[in-house]
Amino acid sequence: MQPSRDFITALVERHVAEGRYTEIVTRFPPEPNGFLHIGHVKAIALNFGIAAKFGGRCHLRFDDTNPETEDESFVRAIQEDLHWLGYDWGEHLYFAADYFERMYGIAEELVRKGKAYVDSATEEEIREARGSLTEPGRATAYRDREVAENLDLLRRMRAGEFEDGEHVLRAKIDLVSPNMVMRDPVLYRIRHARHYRTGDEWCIYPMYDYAHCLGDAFEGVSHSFCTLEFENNREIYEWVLEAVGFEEPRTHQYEFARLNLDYTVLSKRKLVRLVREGRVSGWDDPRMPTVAAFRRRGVPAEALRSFSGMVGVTKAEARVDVEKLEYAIRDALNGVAPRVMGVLRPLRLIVTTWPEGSEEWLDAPSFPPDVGKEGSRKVPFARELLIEQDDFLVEPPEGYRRLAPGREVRLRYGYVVRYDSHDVDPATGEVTVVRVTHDPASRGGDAKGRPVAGTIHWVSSGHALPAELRLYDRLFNVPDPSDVPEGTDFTVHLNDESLVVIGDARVEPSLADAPSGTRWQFERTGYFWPDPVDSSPERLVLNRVVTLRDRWTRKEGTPRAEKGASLAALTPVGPGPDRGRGERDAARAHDPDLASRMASYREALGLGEGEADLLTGDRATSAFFEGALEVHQQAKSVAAWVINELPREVRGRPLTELPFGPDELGRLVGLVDEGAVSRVAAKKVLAELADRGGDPEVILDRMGLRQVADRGAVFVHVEKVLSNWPAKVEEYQAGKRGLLGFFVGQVVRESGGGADPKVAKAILEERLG
RNA sequence: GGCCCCCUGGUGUAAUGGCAGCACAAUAGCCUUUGGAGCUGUUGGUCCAGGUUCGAAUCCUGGGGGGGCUACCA
Repeated sequence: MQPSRDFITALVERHVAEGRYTEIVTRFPPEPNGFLHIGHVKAIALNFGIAAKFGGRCHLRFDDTNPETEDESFVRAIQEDLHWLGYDWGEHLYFAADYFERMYGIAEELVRKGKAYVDSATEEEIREARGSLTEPGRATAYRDREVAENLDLLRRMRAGEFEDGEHVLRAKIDLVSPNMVMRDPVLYRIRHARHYRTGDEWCIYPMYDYAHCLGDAFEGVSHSFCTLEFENNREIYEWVLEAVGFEEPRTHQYEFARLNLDYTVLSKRKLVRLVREGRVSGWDDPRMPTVAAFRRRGVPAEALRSFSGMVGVTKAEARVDVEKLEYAIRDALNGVAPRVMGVLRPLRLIVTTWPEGSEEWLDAPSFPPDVGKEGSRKVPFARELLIEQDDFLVEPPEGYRRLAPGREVRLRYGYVVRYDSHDVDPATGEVTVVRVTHDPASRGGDAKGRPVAGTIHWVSSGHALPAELRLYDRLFNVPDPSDVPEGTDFTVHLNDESLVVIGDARVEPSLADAPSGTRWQFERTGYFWPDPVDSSPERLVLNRVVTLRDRWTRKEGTPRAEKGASLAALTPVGPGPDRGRGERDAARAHDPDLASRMASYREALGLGEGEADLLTGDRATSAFFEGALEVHQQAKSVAAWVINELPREVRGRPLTELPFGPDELGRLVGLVDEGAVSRVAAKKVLAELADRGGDPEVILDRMGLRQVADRGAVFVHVEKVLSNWPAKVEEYQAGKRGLLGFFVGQVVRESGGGADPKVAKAILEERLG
């Protein structure tokens, strides 16, 4: 079984196999203006993962081209997060700012080549002249300046002779491009701002579309991965590198879908707002989806990494269930977190049969048997205990397996106790104390074979440590917080109960001796660890990392969240000219020759309208079709091959630049029609033609793909296949008819590609009954 | 005259044109001194319509739906 690969791994694998690059180099390019979040982790895992998988390297490059928002503190925080996540870039730490001089030199070069100009229109004018999604842009008054003037202006821009916004450097590309990004994008802007890294050395700063691709190229990056919203920017990425003259093999950009997580926001803009407006305590507030927050909350780095592996890499915009993240966290913690007992909302439990003032230290294993780890601690048992308020109900619902009047329950690692009586506060109606008797024979929790309703956790009232517990829940009430009613914003969905602080919880005394950084599992409630900022030996403050899975309260009816929409998957390298019907109609309207061909294809050749339409959308296609038709006069089948099979192999190349011509296609189709080659085999031949060209018949013989339609010969293969797959045969005969295709495929493979699948199928049907 | 990208169970994803699989969630049971963990089973899917093909999730066409793009942000 092949391990399944995402489309990016498959792409790089292909490049490696082709020997396209001498080394695989990726990069993670954060802008130092915010903290890393779980969405970045996906990109980080991808970039570092690809580099590691193919023995290459991954750079860390700060994309610091905007002095107004960036800051050294973010540079440090990002590196700290990355290291904590477990990634290392060795000496490959780079800053876009360090390339400013080189980038500027290239800008002058572009000006000299006439590929860039200084535009002195205002920002407003430029925007207006750029047109809109439906209107073409037009030139401003400065587009056709002389090279010398442009150069002079650019130098003076750099020298600081102008105010912010007086001029910009623009690429001279295409003002009517359907891709807005290509309408003469701004390359440099004047900004008299102090840069955290270059200080006051510069007053002009490059834009992303100019700086990013150059940074990649300077560093010898082979694969530049970014998220889907940069799809339109790929064209400018290529334009700049070509204009500058970077030659293959060089970097190219590939896009994948960013991560979206249920019940949270992952846009930097929104996260900044939460911090600025004090909705959270900071970037590392444990409710935030940032790496720093997960770390503070107690989530192990491993959980974040394994989560990234679970979500996959595709081009489909998707929103991942938070349950998946929670699963990854529990999965990482289950095997390593020692079990302890802690009571969140204490209720007094008096063991009336236990002597006053007496205590007993019981042995409690730190892990259940299935975890398979040694170790235990002592827990004190006494007359007055504390249990969870939820674990005693005067009127228990059906299926309740805890303490209730008349019932017995096991105190974990302690004794089986039987209900005796309880008191109620007449004012509030709340239970204030429960009295039970214990069975001395059940010491350690051994119920001696009698059925006990359930097992509950507890602490000794006199020995327990007080602790503040911080219970975190999802920050938002809805799966997609950015989906908001008109006139409001995502903050309306903030969950008021995302943080519940329990000031007076009680935990077993062993917590005082635990090594720092320990994550515990509070049995039956969840995973906790000391808050790294606020906890101290004098005052325990514990964060709940994640709850335990809880089938009981789930059953009680918390409705599962409904899901939002989704989207989706793969990037071919070259853009395929996608012509729609409208475009083909337009082509024919402008070219009477095409129009008359469409008519004659239908009348003289007997093709259907759809076929005739597809073949006459442009001259190259119709010429190709006719060329093939000259060699093999079967319009129907030639048309089918040109329409259905040719495009896949062409992959966006102009038909005139193929390593084979209509002649070869015509002969190939002829061979198919005369039965010399099966369709499957012919497709292989076509692929070979598209790759390297050649003579169809020669390829056919070389690859041993001559059709074997002889019944006897195919029969032999059928027998072989049937005896190779006895289990499949049984399944088929038990009714799994879908397997027929599998057998046909096997027979064709067994024959080396030559067997006629029609014949094979017929024989198989007979043989299998 | 907008351009580009995407659509597989509830969710996230796999499947050289040949057995629609995996994970999370759900559900039933087993096991259990955690209503945890684990184990076993079950439910449920190729957006629609045509076409090509012995055979289509996959190729072609049309339609439907979702997303991105009109910063001197990245």
